[in-house]
Amino acid sequence: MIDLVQLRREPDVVKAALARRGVATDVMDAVIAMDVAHRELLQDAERLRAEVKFLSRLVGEARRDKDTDTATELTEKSRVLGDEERVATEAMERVGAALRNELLMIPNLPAPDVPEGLDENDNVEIRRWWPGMEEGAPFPTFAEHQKVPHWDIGLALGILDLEAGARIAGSMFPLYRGAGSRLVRSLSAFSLDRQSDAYEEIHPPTFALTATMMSTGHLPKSSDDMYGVERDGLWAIPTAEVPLTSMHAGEILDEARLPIRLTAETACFRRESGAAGRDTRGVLRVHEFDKVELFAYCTPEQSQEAFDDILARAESLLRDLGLTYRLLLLCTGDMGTSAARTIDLEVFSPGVDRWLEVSSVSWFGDYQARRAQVRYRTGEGTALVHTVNGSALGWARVWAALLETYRRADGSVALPGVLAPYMGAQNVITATTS
RNA sequence: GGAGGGAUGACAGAGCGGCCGAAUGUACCGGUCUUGAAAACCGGCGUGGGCUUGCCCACCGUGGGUUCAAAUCCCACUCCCUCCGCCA
Repeated sequence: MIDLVQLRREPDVVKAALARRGVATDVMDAVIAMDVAHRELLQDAERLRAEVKFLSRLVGEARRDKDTDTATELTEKSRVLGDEERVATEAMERVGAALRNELLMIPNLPAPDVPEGLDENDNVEIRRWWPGMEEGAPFPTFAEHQKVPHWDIGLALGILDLEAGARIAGSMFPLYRGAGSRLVRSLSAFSLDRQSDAYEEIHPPTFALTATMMSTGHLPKSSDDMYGVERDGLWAIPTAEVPLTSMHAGEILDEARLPIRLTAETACFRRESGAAGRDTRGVLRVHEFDKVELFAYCTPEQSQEAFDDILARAESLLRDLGLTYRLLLLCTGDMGTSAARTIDLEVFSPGVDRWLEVSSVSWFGDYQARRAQVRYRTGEGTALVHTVNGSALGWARVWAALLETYRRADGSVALPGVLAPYMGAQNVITATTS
């Protein structure tokens, strides 16, 4: 949620920033008008309330003094005012609720350095990395045996069974088997182990309440992208960001505790409604995938460092896996609702000949913390924390990129050495390994 | 799933219709005393909102209701504890 106080103080700044994301100025003017109306009604209601409280105290005193006449008279007066107060409060709450609903739909202000743009085509590539780059090696060219899509490799090696997945849960629910399954598990273990020096490992619930989904900004705006269990008022989490952001909801943290760094591996569920065709073959786009998330609650001063650290950790995983990747600074049109700045990591996968998004590192400022009410004690008073998070990494596409990158001429796949401690003898996958 | 008990400030814990935003203790912060520390003593010590910055309003698990007046009474829900049942 954006800062209403800031909107009052510098409406032009807020309007200009949001205009970059396509929020019309008259929408903001309407919000400002609602805010003004709300405060006026609030004053009316509170004034009446104060009078009722005052009269009630007098009634109590008159009763104590056995002055029944005065008590009766004051009671009647207070009752009339009470009726007025009820009406005034109702009017105030109606406008207040409308204002809140409006605010929940307004996205975060983009950071000044976020490029303007409509969609993913306007994202700005920051840099690329590939194995051997530092030693002067050119951008990799890929051999013919690497230009086989992972769904064919997976089928041939018996480690990916999309048909069985579809039989169980419908299309876009992949089923990994044998060494393929172990690879998913290995990647999570590999990443979690790498974060354990600075990030507390969390295993949160996979479902979250509607209120929890509101905090991160996934609701009310993106309910169509989410799986809901209506009967229980629960939603399947689309990312561990959801439970981690609400882990300290409603709390006032000690400044000395910040930054609080958390990591979690969870299943992530996404409807991906509207997605179909070439984007969705194999495991390029799936309804359920595993992901390790890095997360930090921090002070505004710490947020840049927290962001850089998460980005660096995500990158270091890709380097150690020997995958070619690039960084994109997302434009205003491609950023998520709650983000102020996002950098995506995309892996190049030769079999499908495409860049695949495997991580999204975002700084949210206090936007999520305002919704989740996560604060910290400063020298004088309290302030909202900043939240930062990023994937390290989403495994479905990394899984695909690994198979395609490391496929050998004989059809087997020799995974990078960093995975050997986790994969054991299956670090080289052949048709008979699984 | 059944029966019972509970939810109050950082924590413990009183209050069970009328200056109660809330006693008291602990913790914490400041001061006195002390070479220093401890002890003792004195003072302070929740969050949010509004505006005329001094005041007003809200918050005692959540949401409704009763009343001139609700932490206190009534209803529903949530969570926690104990026992029984079921179950990885």
